[in-house]
Amino acid sequence: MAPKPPKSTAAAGASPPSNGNQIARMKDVARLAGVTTMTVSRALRTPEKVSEETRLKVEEAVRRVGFIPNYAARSLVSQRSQVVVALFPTMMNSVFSGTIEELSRELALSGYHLLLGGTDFDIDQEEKLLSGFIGWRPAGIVVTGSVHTVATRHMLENANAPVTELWSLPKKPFDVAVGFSNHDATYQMTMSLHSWGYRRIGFLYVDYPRNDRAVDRKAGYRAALRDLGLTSRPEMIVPLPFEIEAGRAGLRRILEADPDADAVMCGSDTLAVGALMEALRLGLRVPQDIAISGFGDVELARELVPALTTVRIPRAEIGRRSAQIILQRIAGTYEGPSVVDCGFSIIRRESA
Amino acid sequence: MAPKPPKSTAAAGASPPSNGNQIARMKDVARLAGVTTMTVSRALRTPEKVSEETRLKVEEAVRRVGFIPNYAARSLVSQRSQVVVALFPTMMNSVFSGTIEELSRELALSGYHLLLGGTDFDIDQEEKLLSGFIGWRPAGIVVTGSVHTVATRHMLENANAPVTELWSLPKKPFDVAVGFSNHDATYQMTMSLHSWGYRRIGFLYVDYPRNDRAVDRKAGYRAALRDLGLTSRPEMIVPLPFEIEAGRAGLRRILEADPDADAVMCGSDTLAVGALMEALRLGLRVPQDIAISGFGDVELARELVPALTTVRIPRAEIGRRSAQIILQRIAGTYEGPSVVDCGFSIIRRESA
DNA sequence: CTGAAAGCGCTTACAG
DNA sequence: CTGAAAGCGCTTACAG
Repeated sequence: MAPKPPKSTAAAGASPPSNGNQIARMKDVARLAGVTTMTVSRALRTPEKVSEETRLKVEEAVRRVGFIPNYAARSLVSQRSQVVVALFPTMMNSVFSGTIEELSRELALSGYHLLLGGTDFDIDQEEKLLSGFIGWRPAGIVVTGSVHTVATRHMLENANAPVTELWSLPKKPFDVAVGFSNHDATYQMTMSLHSWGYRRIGFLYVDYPRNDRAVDRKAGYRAALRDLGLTSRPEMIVPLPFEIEAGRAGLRRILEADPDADAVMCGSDTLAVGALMEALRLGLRVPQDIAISGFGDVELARELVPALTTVRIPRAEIGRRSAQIILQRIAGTYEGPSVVDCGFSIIRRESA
Repeated sequence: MAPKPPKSTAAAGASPPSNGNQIARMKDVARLAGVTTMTVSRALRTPEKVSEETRLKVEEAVRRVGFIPNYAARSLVSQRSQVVVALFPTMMNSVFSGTIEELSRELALSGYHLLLGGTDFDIDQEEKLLSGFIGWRPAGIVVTGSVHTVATRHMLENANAPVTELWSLPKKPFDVAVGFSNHDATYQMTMSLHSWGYRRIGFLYVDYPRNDRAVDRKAGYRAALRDLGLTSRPEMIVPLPFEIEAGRAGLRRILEADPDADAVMCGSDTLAVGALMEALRLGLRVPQDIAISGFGDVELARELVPALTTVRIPRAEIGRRSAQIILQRIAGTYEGPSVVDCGFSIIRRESA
């Protein structure tokens, strides 16, 4: 690896833009085709409004110079950008990336590009990211959850763009919300565990300040215990960071709090993987000695040995619906509800 | 969930932009502060060139109207955008997301935003995505691997922006490459497995057409067997898609090809997780009955039971270095080599 | 079906 | 330290 000098930024010939600048502009295409820029613009955007002959000349010229329109100029003059901003707690985890991929795919079909940000579960970070992105004058904005800072709400109000809030079902959505009931999901999983014979159920969940999903999931667990006539001990409810490792520590915490615990419900598959692995390390049989359930149903959940019992979230559907709603709101054709419940389901596998 | 009509896109008051448009422009700030737009621009970008008094007036006005500059206008006039395009095979897998996060973080510190695309390991898809993104006139471009279509190379040449190719060490990098030797990594892992006593080693790898990493990893495996005086049977080299499930099928294929196989080296942690789980399902002890190794060292690798022996790739470092090189190339200050080797290491854990 | 004019919201020289 | 002028690369009315 000889430290040879880096190549110059300047393109090495090959392109024939008529001016000093390397990148072809619409003007260059127009000159080559012997028409004006409006005609080029029309040939590209509304080819049916241009004669066959002109269209062919323009297409040939576009090909010759490798012309791709400048989006900055386009959004400036047309007063609408092709950008949709999407903010998720993290892009790293499979649970969100399934939604992101669908969102991105669906928006791309209509020519919109996704500007992604990871908030690390921090609404101050969300505010910071949004203020950085808002300068793109996004055509739509996607955020996770329904709790935001005052400044974030101000920016969302003034952005003049449709907003979707994902992953929960707020009472008062900012604009349109697409999600599922976090409360009902943990409520039903707790009930399911009970119906399968488990009685001493601990709860591990991902906790960050001002996180509505965490609050709802914890409330669902508590409500179920109450309805079952069981008392919920605070030590059996363990807030944790969003890491596999944390799930391992969480399992130990539960076993310390109650050596006879027979089930650990996790508010995230990530924690469940950690809890499951720690159980195996401790020589416990799952589910005979301790049952474990997750939340999310990521690809890994069904592949583990034992396979993970979990809450299935329609991740792809949330992304797709969110994209469709954004597009329809831009077009002014959305007629659906302001809260879209995509539901969830309890998936029983081997671990409980 | 009553299907109530969606709220109007128009912001509900609260913002005082002087015209019909809801979003404040620099002109609105200028009027409020009693100066011209250039002074506002200067107060924002080069505050030291403006009087204390003016600066305070402008800052107050900016706050009052919630002004955020329009990036489209800014990039159009300054002839440089704040966008960096990055194309990865997939954004879903932890192996890439570690790099993406670092890249994003490092670029954000300098005010650049990342426009991300997932190519699904398909260089035609890469071409399509790039042609969609190039209209943003990116200030830098990051791609994975060193094999691209002719049209992609043309676009990269004419983009007038620094380009980094990640994840391999090409002989002739397009501009600057940041990666590691895929060949040497599988070569050394094969050698390591041999030194630990394994003799009948199969190889599972992620294969997509025209993928340089796959070719190099396979070549490394073959070279090691040759140097060890072992023959490599074609049935022991199994190309697979990039899924956990595929790793399970792969393990079975190896055991069919050689019932006495004692190790399976995987060209990806994703495949290794599948192979490991399938081995456990079949009642095999890992590593006593069959050893398994991965590639990537994702978070999950060290948490599994048994913990996964694997090749550690400096994922975050690749992202960081790549961002730094892009920034230095933009500034014209990069002096490093055109191929940056970030290395790798063999991590021995329980599975081999 | 095609073009001349105006302008989107900023920043970059250049004056003063 | 501040401003008048020009213009980035397109698209949107409006003529013809």
